[in-house]
Amino acid sequence: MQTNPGDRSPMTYPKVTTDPTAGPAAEHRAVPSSPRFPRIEEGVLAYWAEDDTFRASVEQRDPGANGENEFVFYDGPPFANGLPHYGHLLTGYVKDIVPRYQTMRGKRVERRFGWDTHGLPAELEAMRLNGIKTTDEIVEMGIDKFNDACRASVLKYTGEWRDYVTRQARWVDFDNDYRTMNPEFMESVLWAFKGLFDKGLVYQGFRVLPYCWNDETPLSNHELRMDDDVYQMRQDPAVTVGFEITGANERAGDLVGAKLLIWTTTPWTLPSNLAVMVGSEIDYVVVDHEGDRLVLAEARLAAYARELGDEPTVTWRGTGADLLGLTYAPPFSYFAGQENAFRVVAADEAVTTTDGSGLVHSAGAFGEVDKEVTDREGIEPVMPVGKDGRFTHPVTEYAGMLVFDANPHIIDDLKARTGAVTPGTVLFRRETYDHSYPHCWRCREPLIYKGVSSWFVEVTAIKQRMAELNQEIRWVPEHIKDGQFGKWVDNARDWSITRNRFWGSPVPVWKSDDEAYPRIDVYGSFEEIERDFGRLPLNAQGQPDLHRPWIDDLTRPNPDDPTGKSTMRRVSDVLDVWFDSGSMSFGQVHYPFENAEWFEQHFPADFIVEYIGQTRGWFYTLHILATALFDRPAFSSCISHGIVLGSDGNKMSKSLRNYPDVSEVFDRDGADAMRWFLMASPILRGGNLVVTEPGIRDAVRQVMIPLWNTWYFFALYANAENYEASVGRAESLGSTDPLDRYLLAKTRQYVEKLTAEMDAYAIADACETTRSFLDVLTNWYVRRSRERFWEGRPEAFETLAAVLDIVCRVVAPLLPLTTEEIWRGLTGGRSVHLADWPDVSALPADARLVGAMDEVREVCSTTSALRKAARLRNRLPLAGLTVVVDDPAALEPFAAIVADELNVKSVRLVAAGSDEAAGHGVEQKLTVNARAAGPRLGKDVQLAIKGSKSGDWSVAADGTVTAGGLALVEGEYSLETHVGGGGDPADGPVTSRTGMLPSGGFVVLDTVVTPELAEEGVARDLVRAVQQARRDADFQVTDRIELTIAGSAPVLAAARAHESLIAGETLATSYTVAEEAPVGATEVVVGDGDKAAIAVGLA
RNA sequence: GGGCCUAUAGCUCAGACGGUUAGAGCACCACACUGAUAAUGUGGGGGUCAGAGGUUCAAGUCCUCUUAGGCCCA
Repeated sequence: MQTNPGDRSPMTYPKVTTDPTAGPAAEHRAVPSSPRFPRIEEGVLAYWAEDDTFRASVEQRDPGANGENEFVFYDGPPFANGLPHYGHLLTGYVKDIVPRYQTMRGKRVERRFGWDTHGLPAELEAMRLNGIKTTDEIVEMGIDKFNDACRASVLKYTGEWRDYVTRQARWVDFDNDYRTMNPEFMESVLWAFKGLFDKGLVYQGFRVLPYCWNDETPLSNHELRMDDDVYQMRQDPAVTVGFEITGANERAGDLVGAKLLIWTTTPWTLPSNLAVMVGSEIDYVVVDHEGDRLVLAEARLAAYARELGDEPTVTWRGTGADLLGLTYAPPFSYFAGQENAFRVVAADEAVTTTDGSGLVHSAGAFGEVDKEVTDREGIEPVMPVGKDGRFTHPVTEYAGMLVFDANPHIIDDLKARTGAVTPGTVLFRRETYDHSYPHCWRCREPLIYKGVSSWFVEVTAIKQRMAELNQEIRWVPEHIKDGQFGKWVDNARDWSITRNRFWGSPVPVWKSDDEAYPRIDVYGSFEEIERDFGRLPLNAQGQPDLHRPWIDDLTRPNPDDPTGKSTMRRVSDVLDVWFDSGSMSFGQVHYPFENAEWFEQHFPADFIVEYIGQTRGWFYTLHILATALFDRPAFSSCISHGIVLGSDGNKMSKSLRNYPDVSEVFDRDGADAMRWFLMASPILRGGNLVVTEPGIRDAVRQVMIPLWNTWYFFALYANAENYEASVGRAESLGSTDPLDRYLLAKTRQYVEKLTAEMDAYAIADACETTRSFLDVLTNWYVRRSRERFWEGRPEAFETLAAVLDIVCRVVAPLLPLTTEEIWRGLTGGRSVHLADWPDVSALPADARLVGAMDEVREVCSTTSALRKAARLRNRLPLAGLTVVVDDPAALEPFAAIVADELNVKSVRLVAAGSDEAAGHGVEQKLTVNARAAGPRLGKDVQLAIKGSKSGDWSVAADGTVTAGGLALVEGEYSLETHVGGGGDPADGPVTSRTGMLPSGGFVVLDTVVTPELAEEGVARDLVRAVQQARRDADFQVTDRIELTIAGSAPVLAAARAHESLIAGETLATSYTVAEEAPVGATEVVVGDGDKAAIAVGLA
């Protein structure tokens, strides 16, 4: 540093800072030109922690009467079985941005963190830690001890979560969090269950569900679609078995003794066979085979050519309908005599002829369709498989075997006709079959379909209403409403809500243990429980606790049993965790036991956000319970974002290391950079996102650095002038300078657009709008205004300060840490997040001004291209530029800006269509409108097009247009004014170049370089060289210097002729033009290769 | 296994109704500009529009098939 504090005024900006690198004391503080954003962020975070800014931001907003000034946000509870990943961070950023925005708009936005704590993942973790594998071992260990282990495991990562969430600058209340395992929350869950029960929407059933025999639990539909690995290829034995027909029907004639050929990939279900299903409209045949008559679908004959030959003898033809009612001998004798069983039944929805034999065996309890069919046919399903997936009584031959392990034994017995195989049953073919098969998302074991007892919410009864209420929800992106979510609701099935497990909210149902005296009691509160049982469920510490085993301890005599012998006992199931999270809206406030009035006012929530998969998870369960209990939607706006992918486009995977480490990104690029990267991406429009390090750094480069540099620029010159801007007062918006006026008008447009986008939850759009505004601010306004700041013009400081203030405030939700540091440095205020969203009605609304400036920028870029083409460097001044546009008057205020930007001595604005405009080599160009001419001319249109391009076209005196020898009619062509290039060298020296403007006008650049202009160009080069030398010498921008210039004759001439320009621009108080290069001079090349030497020193 | 979607520059994607030189951003190269900028401006290279057939005066766009990838459902 060359500064000497003694002879400088104390710096004004930054007024306050938390950046430890900015200097310890006020007089040494400076805005760093190349900030370390992560270090600044840590400073801001520490400041927030100390200042308690978050609490203040919530509490400074009045909730209003009945909380009508509150914006209600529901935080979807994560299950914290590991550290947060990008998906959590992404959702967290949105969960931060919307509440910050609404707070600035004046709303009170409470934000409570929530934890999803119950469920199988916690149980599995507890089992792993205790080295146990089965539910029997859990009971042996003691449910109380086991649940304590579950409780400990779900709280394990909460500290890390808090650290990550805090570091990402998400404001949320952790101290006042809700947990689904807290007694208050669970009491609300019980209330919800009872509410559904009382409305008749809960029933106990026997349903075939995907079932994990390893975890000993049925899985819900959501769990079956939990991830891509659920369905994996698996090889199973497939068998074709013949069942002997024992009873005829009228339509098929006498088929007794023939065999129904069925095909299955689950041989283990054959002992439980109860029926054979056919398609009533499918064609079937009976063919002879080695003395047997076999029934199968005609379309499947070819598939069995190996056994049957290419042209088997067909002795009967008919449809499935003809086969209905035939009876047969079951393949195994275990359930012989089962009522209504062992018949051919119709199941058109289930039977196809794409594989197998066209006949399907049905084991009611082991397939969803099977169950539907046996229910329809009045056949009681049988269940010879235990909860561990092993055979039980009466299937004694295979008892104790896992069903998959029993497959080969069953096949062997069928082949050998041993065991319980009935006479007449034949194994016709065995093969292996590769198919996509569901596996447990937790333990990855293959699932089976199995009938289990479960409680259900009758979603099918309310799905019509759910669909109606869905129409009231605003979805972002919009297509989710009638797409993924709407379709899911339309196809909703009843929701199995109970699990035969341990760690969860209890099913609050007590049943009589004697069927002779049936009774069911359902409880919806502690109070009701205490009333009937005389006490509350108490845990080992004596606290009220609804968890098992304490709740199971509550029993009482059955009031309906006059003998007094039977007892009311709780059903042992616990509720599905999705029932917990679906209860979050009321559970988090302990409704209806507390906050009833508040809840009524704040349901539905204004806003929720989660990833798209929650259309089947949390969004869905919230919607079910809201519809069933309140006949309202649970949320009015919902963002559902896409999935975060690793840098290789695949799912993020720890083992593949295909994504940047979260902590490293925080440390290197910062939380705001990651926030911007995620928020500006297509992921909020429903697309997926590939996380890459260059992408994150791009956010820094495109947005954070430009914003910061604008602030640095302001601070630099305001400090140099010791100028303090009056941010927030009306006079700060009063500048009459055209550029200032333009910026203020542009800012107004920007804020209006941004506000509309934020209101519509279009966060990615808001990022894009901001990015393009920052481009205008930094690469146009600041660049074009440098001189005025250099001159210390107050209105420039006022304008830039006012705009920086506004920009910081509106960008605050999108870059909360960076804007905080800038805004506080600019204003000295407590926090930008305590500020109000800016009211821009005081800013000029001037569309013509903004439009004119857009045209000015077009003029500049078109002319730059002309310079480039003519190889005329920008520092070489040119005599003049003529601009031909429709509305020259609108550009008039900016003529000086154009001249300065393009380094031309004069800018002439000419109206299009004037005589002068016509003199600039304007040509006409014919374009054939193929769309119009094509249908009339047919093939010939190609000739006309060719002619228009080659120049073979003309306009006759009467206006008739001919192209390629074909006359065109009005509308089939367009004649446009077109400006050619620089002219033909054969016509003499080129003196100008012409360029078209995208908006329709054109510019003509005078390209004649006179000796005077060349000399001034050299002088400008010298200025630039001196500036570079100053910078290389580490001088401050305000330092005065001693300057010596030497060099060739043209250099000396230019240096003498333009002394005042050079000395003035470079702050040289001593200026020497020398024949000989001084010692230590820097050699540079200027002009057209002239050598110069310059020496600088502090004055 | 069934249904839906996608395939365009090295990368990410635009390309209403078919209309004749297929665009943008990023990346790359050159030049320019630089008293805030790690920025910025101008120009350039880079495409058999997945492949094959077809309809049409005209196909990236419509039709058929093939291939590859994705999503949803079983």
